[in-house]
Amino acid sequence: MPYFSRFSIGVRTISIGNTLPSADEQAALFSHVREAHKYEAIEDYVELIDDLINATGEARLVDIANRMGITQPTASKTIARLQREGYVTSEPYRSIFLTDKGKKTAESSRERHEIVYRFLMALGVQEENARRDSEGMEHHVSDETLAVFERFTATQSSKQ
Amino acid sequence: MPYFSRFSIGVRTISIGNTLPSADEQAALFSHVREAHKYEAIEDYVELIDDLINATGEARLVDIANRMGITQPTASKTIARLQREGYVTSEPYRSIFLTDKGKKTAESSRERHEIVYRFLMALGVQEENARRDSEGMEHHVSDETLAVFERFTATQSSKQ
DNA sequence: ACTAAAACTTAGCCAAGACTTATTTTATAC
DNA sequence: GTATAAAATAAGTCTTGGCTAAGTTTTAGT
Repeated sequence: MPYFSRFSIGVRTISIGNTLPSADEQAALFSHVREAHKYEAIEDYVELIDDLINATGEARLVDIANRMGITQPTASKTIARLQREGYVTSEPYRSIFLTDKGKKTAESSRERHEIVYRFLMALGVQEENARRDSEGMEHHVSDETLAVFERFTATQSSKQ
Repeated sequence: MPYFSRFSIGVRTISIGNTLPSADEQAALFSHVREAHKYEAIEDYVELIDDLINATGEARLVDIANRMGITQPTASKTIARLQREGYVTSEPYRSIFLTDKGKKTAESSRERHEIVYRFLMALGVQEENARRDSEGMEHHVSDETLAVFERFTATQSSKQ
């Protein structure tokens, strides 16, 4: 029994020629998304830490864990990684501080986040969904798209 | 030395009252995104498998791996999981087929993907970025936002 | 000042998703 | 029809990011 070869004269073979991107192009797309994934946790954490510091004066592990919806040990491990990678400093049993690198990341991350959020709102998406979607989308929007979003939002609000 | 208490009279405390969502609300947001993440791989795989079947007549592991930009063993493990979870069927050394569940997932996934892609194009984003961004965004767009995207695209194309 | 509660850490478990190296099976080409 | 190449699997490693249970340190309250 043949391996259902690509060159069989079965019915499906008719569809050869359906446009698929080249394997390399497509692989580059997926690699790009995977790359973005690596920074999602970092960005979410530093953004939250920055918010906590601004709103309450400090970033405590328990608050980070509660606001992320995870347990303290899980948060603790990620904070350790963030420290290893130079985004935060923290000493045992003390609260967490952002390094300059961490602050920069937090700021650009919040900026992206807000641009996406305001764009969705300007488009007419309900607040609840705008908040949910922007949280997921912010990590996957190129600079170009972000600029387009920003321009659109500006146009819309000037129309009011 | 105090633990830099929330109730200290330090400078930062002035900012108490900066609006943060409630911990529970924020946790729900992050949980939602984490939930979406769990389905990303599944959706990407079944969409690709469906594309391969339509374009070449079959979905071979080697092509899946090449197009995803990963090694065959990695693809193999994920296919095993997809099979465990009822999205595909496959026998050792044979190519991969979608179950009904897999086909449904592939179709709705491709539809979302295309809506997002066309929306970005309609907004004026360059094709390269539209392809990249839609690949990452498709998994984080609510039904409401998707509907808004679709309406916008329709409006734009009728303006041409 | 001491005790109880809260916060944090440590240790250990698990699954997903990436990798390499080696082996087995299938397909191809002569 | 057999040798070689290609495809798939197997085995083992690593990191991330989730968990629980148990222990330690700090904070808070009386």
